[in-house]
Amino acid sequence: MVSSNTLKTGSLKEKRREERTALILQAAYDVITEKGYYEASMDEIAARVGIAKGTLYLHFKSKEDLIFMLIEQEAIKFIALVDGIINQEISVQHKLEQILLESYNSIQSGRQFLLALRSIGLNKGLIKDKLEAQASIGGLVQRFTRLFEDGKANGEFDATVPTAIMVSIFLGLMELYSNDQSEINQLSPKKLLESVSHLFFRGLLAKS
Amino acid sequence: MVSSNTLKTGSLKEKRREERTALILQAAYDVITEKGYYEASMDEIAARVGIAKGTLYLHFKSKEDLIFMLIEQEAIKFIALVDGIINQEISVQHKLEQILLESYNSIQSGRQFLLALRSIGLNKGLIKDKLEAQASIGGLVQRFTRLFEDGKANGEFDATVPTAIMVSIFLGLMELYSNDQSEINQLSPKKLLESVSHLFFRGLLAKS
Amino acid sequence: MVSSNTLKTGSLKEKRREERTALILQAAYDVITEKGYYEASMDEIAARVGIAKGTLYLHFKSKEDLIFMLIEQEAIKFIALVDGIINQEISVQHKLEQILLESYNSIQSGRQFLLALRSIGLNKGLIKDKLEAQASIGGLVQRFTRLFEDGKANGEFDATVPTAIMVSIFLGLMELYSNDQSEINQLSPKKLLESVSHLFFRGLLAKS
Amino acid sequence: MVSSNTLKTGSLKEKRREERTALILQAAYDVITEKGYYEASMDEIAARVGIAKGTLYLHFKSKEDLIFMLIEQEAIKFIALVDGIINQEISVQHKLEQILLESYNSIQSGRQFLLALRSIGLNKGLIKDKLEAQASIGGLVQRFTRLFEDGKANGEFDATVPTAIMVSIFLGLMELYSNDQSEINQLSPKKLLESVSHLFFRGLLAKS
DNA sequence: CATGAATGAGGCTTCATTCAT
DNA sequence: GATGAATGAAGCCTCATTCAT
Repeated sequence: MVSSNTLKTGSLKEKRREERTALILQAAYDVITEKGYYEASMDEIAARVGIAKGTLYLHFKSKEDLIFMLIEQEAIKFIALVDGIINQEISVQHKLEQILLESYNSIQSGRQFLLALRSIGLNKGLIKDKLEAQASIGGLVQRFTRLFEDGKANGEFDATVPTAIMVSIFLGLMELYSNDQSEINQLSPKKLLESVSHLFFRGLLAKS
Repeated sequence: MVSSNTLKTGSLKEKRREERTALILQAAYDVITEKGYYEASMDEIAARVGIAKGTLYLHFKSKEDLIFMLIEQEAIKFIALVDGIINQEISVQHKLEQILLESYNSIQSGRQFLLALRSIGLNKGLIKDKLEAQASIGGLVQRFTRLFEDGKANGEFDATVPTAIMVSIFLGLMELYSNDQSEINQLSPKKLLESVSHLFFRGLLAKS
Repeated sequence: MVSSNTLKTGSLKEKRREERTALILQAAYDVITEKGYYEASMDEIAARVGIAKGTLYLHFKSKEDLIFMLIEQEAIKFIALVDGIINQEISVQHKLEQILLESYNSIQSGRQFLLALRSIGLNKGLIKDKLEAQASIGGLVQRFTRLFEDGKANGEFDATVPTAIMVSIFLGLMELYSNDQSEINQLSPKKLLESVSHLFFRGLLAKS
Repeated sequence: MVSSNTLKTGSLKEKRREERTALILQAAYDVITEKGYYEASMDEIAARVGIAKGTLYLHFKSKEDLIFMLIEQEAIKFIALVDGIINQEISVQHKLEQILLESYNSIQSGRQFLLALRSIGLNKGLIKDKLEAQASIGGLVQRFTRLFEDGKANGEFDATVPTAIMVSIFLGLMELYSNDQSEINQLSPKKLLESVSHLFFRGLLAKS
């Protein structure tokens, strides 16, 4: 009984802690998305969670740490999603389209963080030296690289275009929504995908 | 006498003032490009120009003002270049290719600022509320919009794709170089253009 | 029943409590000796004992309280040792020498706290207002004072020198080891005592 | 005229700056002497000078830097004084006595900082790693070492006592006043010196 | 009693901006 | 105009202490 109780208490505490961590990450996500990294203050993040400033530091050892955890978490989520798509038995083109669609969906629902990284204003130092060293980000680029190479190998894609360029452009396409300009934000993810996919795979030129 | 003197002095001063302003903008450009907006300090900008910090405020009323002037200036330069290209008697596709090439050239020579905006870390507030209200940026988007519409009208481009999407993707393509990832930074602008153009106009799919 | 139970439990608890208190004091001693008062954190002390931080406050009502208890304890231990020496039937000089030797021995074995007080970084406010009010410290000074006066009275010591000065210098001699400077830390306690004693009792001057 | 004016202005500014720096050092000296290093806040130091917190950082790049500059300054002053004494044509004993006297004088006038170092509560890390690396402190110990060796060489001092011990004890004697205990603070420097000197050079023992 | 998560005052430091010279 | 010393708001972070469990 006691041990069961103890066990339960342990789990409870752990659970509460994780919930708290999640709340902080969510609040950080919100503030950073709204204001960018530099103008997001630890004070405001704490206030938005409804906890004291010091409590943040029970979960993350610095502001930098917080954002990297946040990125990590989002990256992991997204990678899981990507892996689900990659493992389907469909054409590479179809896989890429699904990835774009998921991307647009999550951006629209306010849950796309990873690929909007540039828009949160991380400075070059941070983004280059540490961020890209993170396994998760590298893992994503790696997956895309492999996808495009598969596509080339199986004859789907034009093998004359360097894979790195394909990847770069693809990453850009994933972020389209987050460029808060223009009317495209009013399109549904599906509609957007349709056009983007068309452009990406068949090109801009009219068919003669 | 006095008035003539004043006038002459005025012109001289005005000239010197403008030179000074240009020097500041150049220094600001350099520092911000290196470190991003938030980590660029007025101190360092002043030091790099070789003037006192206070002097900056005789030319720009705030750090924000400085960066908007900078963006404005770069935008105007770039628009002039774009206009030169637009007015040529060539196909729209060719115009767009030239714009991309110029873009890659200027990025590589360290003189592409405007479109690397996201990479300097301006926060959303700044970028949305003020930046896009700037005539110059709007002017650029406007020109691109017109170009794509011309292309559609004259049958070059696929008319089923919304122009806004074309513009967004095109803006993304212009920034490719500044995403300091990957190997693409080692390609020459011309090589890069070749592939990008191929993708953009003809699509990724292999020709059957 | 209840009361008897309570009583028995009380004794046991009391014993455990005292053991716990001693463990805390030991840990505090270690940490403070290593890092000084201000850089010793309650966290680390608790961690070193293996208890929760909050538990410290069941034994001491504040960090200040903890250090004063610690000083008190060490002072009492040292006084006991001093009393043992004082009560021997030997010359005052010999008593003082033994005290110095014990002092050096305990410093070297890492168990000299009291007289290295200055080296742990207690600020003046703390040290003056509260510390010296402590009975134990006063007791020590008192004992030394009496020793020197005894020495004067029985003709061993030069009666023209004020006792307070003798005491002050003697306290300084006791701390020699803790001044982490110089080579003297490599001398054995006995060797050190030899020279110190020579200087203190016979002076620096060469005998003519 | 203009150049002379410019020059004067330059000197004036430099002068004002140095005055300001001196004021800060004085205030820091006071606060640190009163409260110790750890409880002296930059805020209070600034307030006592009557300047803004940020201004401190125009003169010292950190709190640590401030205290080391302070120590350095005091050490240099004291060394100059010591050198003046050393270069006189008197016995080593007399030189040491003068040094002690100056020490007591300056302690009493509230301007003895250097040798009361331990009493300001610098933690071990700071004091050992950086402080003793300072040329000035080392210079002082060096000078004392040489003095005692001179004394041994010329037959004044007992050559059987290790010089390092002599130096250590001598440093202790210099600090006597700052141990705010006891009645000895009420003695005049001269009176104090008399007894200390007697003890140090002739020893505690009564002459038979 | 024991715990340790939570608190929040307070410390250090930076930097855009101002203003007397 | 030019200067750069001075300002002070604001940010990040630590840590002694409390308190609900």
